[in-house]
Amino acid sequence: MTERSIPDATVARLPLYLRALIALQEQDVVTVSSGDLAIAAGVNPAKLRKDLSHLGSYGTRGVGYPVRELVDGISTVLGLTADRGLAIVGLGNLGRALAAYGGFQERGFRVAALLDVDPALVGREVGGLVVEDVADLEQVVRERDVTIAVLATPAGAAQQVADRLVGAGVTAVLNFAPAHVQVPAHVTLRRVDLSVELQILSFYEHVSARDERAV
Amino acid sequence: MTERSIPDATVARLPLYLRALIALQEQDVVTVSSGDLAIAAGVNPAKLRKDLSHLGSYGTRGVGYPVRELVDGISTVLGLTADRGLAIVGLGNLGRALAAYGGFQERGFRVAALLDVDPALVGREVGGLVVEDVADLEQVVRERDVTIAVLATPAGAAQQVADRLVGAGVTAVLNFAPAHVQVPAHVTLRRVDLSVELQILSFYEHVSARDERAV
DNA sequence: TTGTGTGAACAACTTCACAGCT
DNA sequence: AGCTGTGAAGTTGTTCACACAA
Repeated sequence: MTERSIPDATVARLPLYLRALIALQEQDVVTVSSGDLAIAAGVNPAKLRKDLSHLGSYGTRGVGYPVRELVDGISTVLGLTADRGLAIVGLGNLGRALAAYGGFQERGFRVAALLDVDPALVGREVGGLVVEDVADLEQVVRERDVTIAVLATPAGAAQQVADRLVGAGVTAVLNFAPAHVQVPAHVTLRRVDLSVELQILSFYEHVSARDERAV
Repeated sequence: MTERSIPDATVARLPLYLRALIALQEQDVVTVSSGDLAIAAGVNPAKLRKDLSHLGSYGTRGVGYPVRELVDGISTVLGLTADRGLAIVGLGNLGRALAAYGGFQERGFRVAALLDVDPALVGREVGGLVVEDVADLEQVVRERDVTIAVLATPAGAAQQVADRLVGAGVTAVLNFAPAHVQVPAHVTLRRVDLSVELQILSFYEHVSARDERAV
């Protein structure tokens, strides 16, 4: 049976499995074992099997997993089969890179709007879309059925923009601004922070350098 | 005493505390309680106290934590006081945005080189630095003491570039390429994957939409 | 009296090891 | 004979609740 409530840690890995499976599908691989898929995705095979078991019973003992069906199954669980409208707010360096990135459309997200405050940016075309005035945020979100927002504003504006997005009906926010943003419980927030990642790396780099001296 | 081996989960949160503390410092706040700092960083106060206890004893019972000393303490633990040379490899949309971002220099990382294969990009200036040929990777890494690399190449080139970086002496890699990259155990790798983040968001958005219908 | 530091209970996640299906 | 699916054990992380220092 399809299981209720998939663990967070599993959800976070499903996209990795999906990517590996799509690569296999492109090579016309029909069936894959947990061992092989685990190597491709960079995880432990037992973990992979337990993760997939949360989606229901896809595998066949003694054989492995059917690639195409797993791709479909994971896509459905992640909600990638539905239309998902996405807005990017803030078109500074990072926002423009994200708008031009193309990986969003490729994975089934419809980039529905680019919004910024800066009059110098409004009207400019980025990645095939015209930047619109953030003053129209509420209208754009409602009219184009935007449910996911990418926040790429400066830190100072992040909370205020997030509040407006949530007020307009957005239920998922990907925050690139280096600031702590709060949202109501029914909204999902994820943070991507470049300097945080670098600082974490710095710690381990630093520690391993010390270890080397000690050895 | 300064404690050995800080838990991974704690290390991942130290940069958040550091950011909140620096904001407090700029407002001339001298002392902060775990409760207030926890709100600013968006975590539970007990977790914050346990995290900070791994750095040693900074707080004073009945008073709180001295902001300046904590900033110094966390910076030292994270290795931000040392010189850290950083190279960005791959100057497509994302790589250029990262190069222009400025947040790296601000947080004490020295952007030492920008590298790309594309002859059309080599020689161009991005964010105040000239893009160099990736053929010179090994030489650049050694001469400029690069220990951290930001991988922003296409997926297909990521593993090969990572191998060269590691071979040249890089010990920390931040991978933005949508591919699984393997590195030896002594090298730390972190992954930032935009479409993975969106797919995770999509899951929760999707699930909450179902819940609403059920209610 | 206030707010840290921490043992202890709890919860989540990972890994092992093997039963059982094909 | 091979590989999944999963109880059970092990590990890591979180939260509680309170002793104790200032």
